[in-house]
Amino acid sequence: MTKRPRRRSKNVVTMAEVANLAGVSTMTVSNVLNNKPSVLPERRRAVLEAMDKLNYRPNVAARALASAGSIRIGLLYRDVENALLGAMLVGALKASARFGFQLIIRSYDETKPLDDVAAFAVSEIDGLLLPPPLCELVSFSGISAKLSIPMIGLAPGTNLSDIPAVRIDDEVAAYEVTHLLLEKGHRRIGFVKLPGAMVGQTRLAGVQRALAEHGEVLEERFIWEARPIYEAGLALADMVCKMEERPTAILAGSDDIAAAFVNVMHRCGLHVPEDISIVGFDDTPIAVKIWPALTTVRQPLARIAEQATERLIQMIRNPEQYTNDVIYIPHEIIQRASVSERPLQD
Amino acid sequence: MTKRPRRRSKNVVTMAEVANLAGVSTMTVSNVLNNKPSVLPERRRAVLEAMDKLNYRPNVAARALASAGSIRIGLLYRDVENALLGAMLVGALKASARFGFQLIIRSYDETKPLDDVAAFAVSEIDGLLLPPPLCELVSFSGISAKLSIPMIGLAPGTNLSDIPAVRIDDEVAAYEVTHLLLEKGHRRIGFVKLPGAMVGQTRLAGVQRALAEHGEVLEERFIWEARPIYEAGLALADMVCKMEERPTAILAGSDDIAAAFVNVMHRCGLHVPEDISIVGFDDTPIAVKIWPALTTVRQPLARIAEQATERLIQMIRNPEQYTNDVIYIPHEIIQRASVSERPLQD
DNA sequence: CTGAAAGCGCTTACAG
DNA sequence: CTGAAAGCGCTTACAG
Repeated sequence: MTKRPRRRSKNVVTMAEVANLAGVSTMTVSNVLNNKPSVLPERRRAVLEAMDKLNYRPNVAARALASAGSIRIGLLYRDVENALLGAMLVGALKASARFGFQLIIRSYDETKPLDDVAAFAVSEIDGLLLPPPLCELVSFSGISAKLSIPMIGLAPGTNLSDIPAVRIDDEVAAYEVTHLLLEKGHRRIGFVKLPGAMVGQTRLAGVQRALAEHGEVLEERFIWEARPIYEAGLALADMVCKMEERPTAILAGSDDIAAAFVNVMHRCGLHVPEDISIVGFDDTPIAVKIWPALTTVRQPLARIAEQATERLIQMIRNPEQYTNDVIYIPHEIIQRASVSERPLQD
Repeated sequence: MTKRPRRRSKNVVTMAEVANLAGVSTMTVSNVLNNKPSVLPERRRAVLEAMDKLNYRPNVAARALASAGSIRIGLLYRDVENALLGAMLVGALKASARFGFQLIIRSYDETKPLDDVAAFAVSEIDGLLLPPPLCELVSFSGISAKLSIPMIGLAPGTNLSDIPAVRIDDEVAAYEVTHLLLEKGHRRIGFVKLPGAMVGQTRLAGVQRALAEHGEVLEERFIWEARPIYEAGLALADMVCKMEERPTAILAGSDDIAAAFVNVMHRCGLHVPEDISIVGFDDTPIAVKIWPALTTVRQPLARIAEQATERLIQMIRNPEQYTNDVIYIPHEIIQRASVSERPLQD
């Protein structure tokens, strides 16, 4: 009669139940969960199995309360409209839920990104996820050393000197796509660099490597620059449309730029891909909402974010063994209708 | 020597200190904090004063843990590519972080959405956020009563009979947009219903109400149906293009459908908006990535998700006073170039 | 390497 | 109306 029933909302699986099933103490479960190296491999396996079987999810509130800290991962985003934000959040959320961390998000002001990063870093969080182009901005500004929390870059266009990152290999992606174009017979290729972002340089190197293998070069006059937004693409495409001699294929820096090219080329009286082939980058939704649909490079952003979050959690837990490495995630070349089988004969 | 020092991260003010200063028990502080009516006015004042003096902030983690562990909110999504997912996650994340709840996400299989909802609901979560079209599917299937957790619909196209919801008023939005068209002189208006989704019916009512006020009617032959995706829009637009007599303005059911219309109308030799005006719905990114940019209706999804999450948390905490109400969030008519100043003179 | 015990800051259920 | 006690699910610090 001394027991007091307590409302228990649900069949929530607790650490005790996992411990029970695995035949260990809750301490050991906790150690496994926190990746403490001291646990014997066989026990660890048993615990992980039990967690899996029971579909165990750590209770963030309890963890936060008990550990008095280190449970918050921050993610800064610029804009809710961003087509890639959903995928990044999904990945980050999965990894943080798995480890019982809480994901805290905040938008930043494009006119003072670094200030916002600094303010966010000092006040409320234990680790920071940096999407592009923030990761590059932070890295180039050199403020990362002053920010005293671990951070990691998501899909930067190049390796960062002072911040670890998870990314696709842009150089290889550009190389492969260029190779595809060469195989289809294209020789005169146009390339759109992205300003500021290092991706421009990295991809450019890949394009040049592929061309060099075929004894070709990328002509200076076919290297342009545009911000990766539709409007900038429109302006550039307009200019290209008026050129006397054009490339037979164009590697746009983003799907938005590519979509703008497709649009302008039509208005210009050119057929895509018969007269000119267009390649995008990112495989965002617009890639299949225009005609012809874009051949493009897909970055698996959800996976990138998930891996980056896992890595960040490791860094938060073991600050000493924090190395500045890069994790590569495989990209995918998506072939659709915007690249012709053969180039225009000139 | 029996005391064990415990790391205490900061100079956090606890409830005990407030209770101490106010000369009451922690229980009373808690009661004041939770607005329990039973506390005597003078004590309440003393407690509030102490809280203020010490700058007391309740610890959300402790509160979540103590209040019986109801801390998980689930969100089901179909696809990482969804342009609206980012906004929904941002809103849901903000509200859940504020109350110390955890957001758990999971993707569902389009071929068996109801099974996935049921499985998710029974196993791991305390409340469920239902984005469209899931909220409508769940409501129409009638399974909500069997699912024993609170849930709420995000931006359904109509009020749901058995599930509370946060949404814009589609009828009014459709009314306002139609009104806009009427003001610009349009009389022959085409309308695209979305199949399955109730939005079709609800918006149709708004369109008809506006037309009726001008003594006009929506002609049967100008009411079509299409799924809210680009491809379906293409097929429908093709059909419309071949009609002998066309409306001067079309209310597409989504931006994707509208974008498809714009595309096909061009190929059809018609100018948008001079020959035909097109109105989208949702204000997704594609709205400004085509030419002309779409006049459309914006649903503030981040705000909708945030409000819905707050409401859901209330429902989880007070299951008894759970009413099936609807919270309306203001929408916004975004005027861009796809609607002409005046209709074609026929 | 492992686990029994204490404690994180709050709320619930109860007795007064 | 009020408060002493138990408990939420986890981690820390310690002893074995």
